[in-house]
Amino acid sequence: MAKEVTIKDVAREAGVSPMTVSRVLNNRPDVSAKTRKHVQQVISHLGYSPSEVARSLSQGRSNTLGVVTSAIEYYGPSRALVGIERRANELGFSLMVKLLHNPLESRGEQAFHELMANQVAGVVWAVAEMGSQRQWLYEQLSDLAIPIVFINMAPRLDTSFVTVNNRLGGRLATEHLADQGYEHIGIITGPLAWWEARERELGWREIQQEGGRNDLEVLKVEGDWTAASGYRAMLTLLERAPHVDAVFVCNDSMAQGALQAATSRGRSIPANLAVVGFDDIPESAYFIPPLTTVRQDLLSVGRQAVSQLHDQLVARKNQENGLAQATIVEPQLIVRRSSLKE
Amino acid sequence: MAKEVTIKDVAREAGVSPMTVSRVLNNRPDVSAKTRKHVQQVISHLGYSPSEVARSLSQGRSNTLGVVTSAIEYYGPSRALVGIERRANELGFSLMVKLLHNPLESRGEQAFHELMANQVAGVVWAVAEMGSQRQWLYEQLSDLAIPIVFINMAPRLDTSFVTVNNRLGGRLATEHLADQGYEHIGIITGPLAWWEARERELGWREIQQEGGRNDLEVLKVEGDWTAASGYRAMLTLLERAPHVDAVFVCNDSMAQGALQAATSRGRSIPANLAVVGFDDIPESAYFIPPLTTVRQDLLSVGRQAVSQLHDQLVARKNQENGLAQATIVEPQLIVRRSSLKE
DNA sequence: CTGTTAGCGCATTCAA
DNA sequence: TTGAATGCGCTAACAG
Repeated sequence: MAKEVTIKDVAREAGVSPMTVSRVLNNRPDVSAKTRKHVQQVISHLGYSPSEVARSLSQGRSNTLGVVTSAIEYYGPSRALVGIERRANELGFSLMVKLLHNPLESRGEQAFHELMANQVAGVVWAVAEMGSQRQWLYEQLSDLAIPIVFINMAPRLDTSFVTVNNRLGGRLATEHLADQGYEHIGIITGPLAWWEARERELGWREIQQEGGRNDLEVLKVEGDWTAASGYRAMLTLLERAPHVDAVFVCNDSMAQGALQAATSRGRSIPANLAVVGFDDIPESAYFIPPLTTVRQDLLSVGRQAVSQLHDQLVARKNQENGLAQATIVEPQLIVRRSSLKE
Repeated sequence: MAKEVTIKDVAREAGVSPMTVSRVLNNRPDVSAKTRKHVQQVISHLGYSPSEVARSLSQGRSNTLGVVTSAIEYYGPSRALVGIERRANELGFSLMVKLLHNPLESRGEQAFHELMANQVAGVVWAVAEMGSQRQWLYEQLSDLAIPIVFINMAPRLDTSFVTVNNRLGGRLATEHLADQGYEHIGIITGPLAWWEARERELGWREIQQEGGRNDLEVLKVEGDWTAASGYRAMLTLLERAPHVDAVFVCNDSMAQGALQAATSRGRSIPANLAVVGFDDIPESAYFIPPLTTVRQDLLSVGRQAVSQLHDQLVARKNQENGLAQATIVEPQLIVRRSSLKE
């Protein structure tokens, strides 16, 4: 419970002014090597570490980044958060995290302001894009004091973002099925309010149309990302379109439910029904049968977002105007047994 | 990019002193209703929100809680984090989150100091207990300036903690199998360096011994929580102890791998092998077959941890000495088809 | 009930 | 290369 050591204590002990200690702390060049070394010794001897709070106040900017995200109990979002934290840690940033229970709720705005009140240096916005619920954010984007990077949202030219090419993912999955000769490829989509879900569906639709398929609506059922919804959706699909011979399920959790549903209806996978998922969660290789799926590297997405934030911060410090950067991460098809024609 | 509104701006605009504004902000009683109302109007008119940083500096304490955790890509830890965030949000706290990539690594100490440098009001330590790697923490525990609550670690009398009764969970799972007449109940454990893993194993062992079973070692294989390890462990177990007729797999991910392995070796579940998992991840109801498992309410655990932290903070403010609190959350057996004798 | 003074710990600006 | 003065935005302690 001993009182915290401050810069003054170090200064007194080292026989210099607080200012000199500050210079050493910030690796300023204008300190003699000798003084620097001495001060450093005193610092480690006293176990001093500077108050980030005082530093933030006097600089008007902290070493903390804000993160707004949601649904971290799912594999994807949690991986992105891990990527964000790792890169932030490498760059010396701490993280203040806000979780939205529901991407639509207006707490997003409140969360954002709380981050601002804490002087965060920048923000990573990793909440699923749904409709136009973020209009308020876009509106103030241009005269925002801090940089912000968006993850997995509909790209906008004037913003920095990192996103997975979900449309390509949908194409890869569907093309893989079409190439093997499957003729009636159904889809179990994510909640279509989500931009990501719509993009994956679009990929499926494009391949179908390029192959001259019509009458797609009967082959499409909407889920909500959960295994339970995948189960129900598969039952619906089998009933509505018994001729379906392959299904692209838009995430692995739903695919798990879908596999159980299909199996329970006497469809053996892949003999009587091919299935492809999306995400490549670690468990998907152990589904029965092992699941063909689309891998997206969300860890990289998170890391990249923080790197971009850092770039913008550096640019601003140098008075340059950090242009909006965009990164698009390509997904990759992982072929396992669930989709293979025997 | 307009300059931020400060308390002075509000004071000037309202024709009062900054101190009065401060009183209104903090809901102090000693302000006339009329002044209060007027100041509040000016505040919302100017869109003022106080700087948390300045507040933290002047009070020597922030409205931020620190969280140190790891492995949030797994269901359990991420649920706990969600619980922590929700309760923190309810109580008006922000969260600074540090993730350890590996519970053993020493970055834990660094992370802790970073939190201290940011003046966090308290810390939730939610890193899996492994060996004695946290000796340094325990040593300074007594004269720590801030309260700390531990999640899912070996209880200590002098610390506040919230933990799931993992041993009971192991007992419930094993007892359920024994009650149905299974005679050779194997176990696939988590990594035994983890306290939680050892506790679950202990529950299994106790029931076995109470039932007069010996020769347990041949029935026990260690995994690492992943589906891949569950797969391998099940193969090992079936080879080493072909007489095994039931298995307690210590988490659901491993159970998924184990199901696939057993199925691939011609064991039909549950007819030729009963399986019980642990966690009740949402997908487990959609395994093939649906998985009997032990549900642990990690959301509550997280919430409770923050509540305890809050209690300690209040106690300290009132000069009371906040006694260490302990909460033990009881797990619950969820019976599904994978364990039912037909 | 309200205002004044002072200081939290650090970094910026200017002077030496 | 170093130091002194000043202020970041807020609140505790005291005065009125």
